[in-house]
Amino acid sequence: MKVATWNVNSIRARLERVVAFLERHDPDVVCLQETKVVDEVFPADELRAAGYQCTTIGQKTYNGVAILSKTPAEDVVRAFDDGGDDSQARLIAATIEGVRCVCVYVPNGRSVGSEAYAYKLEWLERLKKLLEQDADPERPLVLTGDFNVAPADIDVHDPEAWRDQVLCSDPERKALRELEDWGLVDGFRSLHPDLVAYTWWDYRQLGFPKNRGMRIDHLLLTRPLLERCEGIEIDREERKGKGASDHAPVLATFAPGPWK
Amino acid sequence: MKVATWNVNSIRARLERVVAFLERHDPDVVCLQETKVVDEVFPADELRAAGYQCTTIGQKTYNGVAILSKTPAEDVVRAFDDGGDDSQARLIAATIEGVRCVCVYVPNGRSVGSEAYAYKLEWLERLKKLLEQDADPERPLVLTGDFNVAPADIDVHDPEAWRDQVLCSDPERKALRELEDWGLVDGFRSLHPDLVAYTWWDYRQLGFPKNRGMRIDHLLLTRPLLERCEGIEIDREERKGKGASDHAPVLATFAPGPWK
DNA sequence: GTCGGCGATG
DNA sequence: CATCGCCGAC
Repeated sequence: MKVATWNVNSIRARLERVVAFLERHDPDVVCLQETKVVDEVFPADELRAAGYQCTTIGQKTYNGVAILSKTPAEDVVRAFDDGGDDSQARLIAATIEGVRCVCVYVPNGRSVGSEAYAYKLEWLERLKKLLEQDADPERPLVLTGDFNVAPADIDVHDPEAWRDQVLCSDPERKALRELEDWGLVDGFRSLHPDLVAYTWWDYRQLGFPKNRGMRIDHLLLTRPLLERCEGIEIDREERKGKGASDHAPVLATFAPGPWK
Repeated sequence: MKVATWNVNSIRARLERVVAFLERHDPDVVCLQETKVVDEVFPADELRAAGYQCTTIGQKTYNGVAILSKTPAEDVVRAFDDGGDDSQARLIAATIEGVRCVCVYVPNGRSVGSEAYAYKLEWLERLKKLLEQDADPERPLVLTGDFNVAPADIDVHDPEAWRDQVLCSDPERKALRELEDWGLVDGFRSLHPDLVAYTWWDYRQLGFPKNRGMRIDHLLLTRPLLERCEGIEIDREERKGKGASDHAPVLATFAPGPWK
């Protein structure tokens, strides 16, 4: 079983590349972020033609997440439903082939100390509570998406330039670690402890070559799933050429279930 | 002396092509329409480097006209100043080397019978009054720009499709003729009575190939100027390739003055 | 800086 | 339906 995550920054602008990606990798599950469409306009027909069902929660212009799957998505959840703000489409979860797939687009946080930053930290806490209440670390689960957090300095091309900046600040890293403490492992780090690879590139920092960046898109796995993980890779192909998004997809391959 | 007119649809988006055009034709005067910038942001430095002074009247997002000239622009006028609406930057006039140059971007008129259409007809009348009051048909004058009127069916690729439509309707053609009645001649028509050539192409009409269109950009000349006119051409080069505007420039060459 | 959605105009 | 400017996010 193959599970992928990709911040596509508009499913409509990226549709051709997404279809090419599906054909190249033949994943079973694809978690998408920043689809930027309401569900009625989501290009479900085109993706169905490529062999995938679409489970979506979108909004106009901003955010939007989706799960593409070859087989049916069960027990779909599209919001925290915890009494907090659910107006931003940043969370979708479904069970596919017995694996719980949670797809997130964590708020960027704009800048450290801002209101958006507080919302980001809060959002990560709500996510942890969701896991605590509705999930089981002893069951196969993948929490994946654009976390907008680089876990450690090794995940950043220029750690000094980003020191204590948003995406790299200690409180964000701590919030991510606390999420993992529930019972998750960073798939990429776990399988490639010393490998440096980025999933997102930056163009703000002065003199930053456009192909340098950081690793902020993650696949976090519960132990039963990690044990079956046969490989995890970042698809650098998708960053090349015209019409590339500024995020690269991440893929994980698992030995087949069955999960009881 | 060479005088050109060109609807550039944003001087910023077209700057590279405008500079190439200046180098290719070496005109003395260039009348530009739809510059779409306020004067403070007009790329005057780049055009000065190409050897031209800029006389501009612009606004944000819409309209905007300018006169580029190798030699100083005198007696500049940037509005009707007739008590009517001058909020749209569609008119600029200046005297260059003794030739009065009036550059206009006539309102499009949206559709026949609309409010915009009434405004267009009214605008053409105000223009006629301006000539009557401030100009002399016995002096060298060129009234040029995007008139948004195809003078006759011969100027339209598919006259039947455009019959009585905006840009081709009788009232507009009549308003243009009345302007000419003051003492102007359609330079292109006068020198090439049977030649079919378009300055603008269309993409609305179903099945319209993108390179078919109509002639709506004009150079109207007073008799003393017409007598010195040595040639008039439509530059089809500027419609080719990436980054082309949907208007082609029109150029006229005149035997040198002096005008007493 | 760079992109994408949006809205107005042609 | 193509284009461009604008805006907001990153």
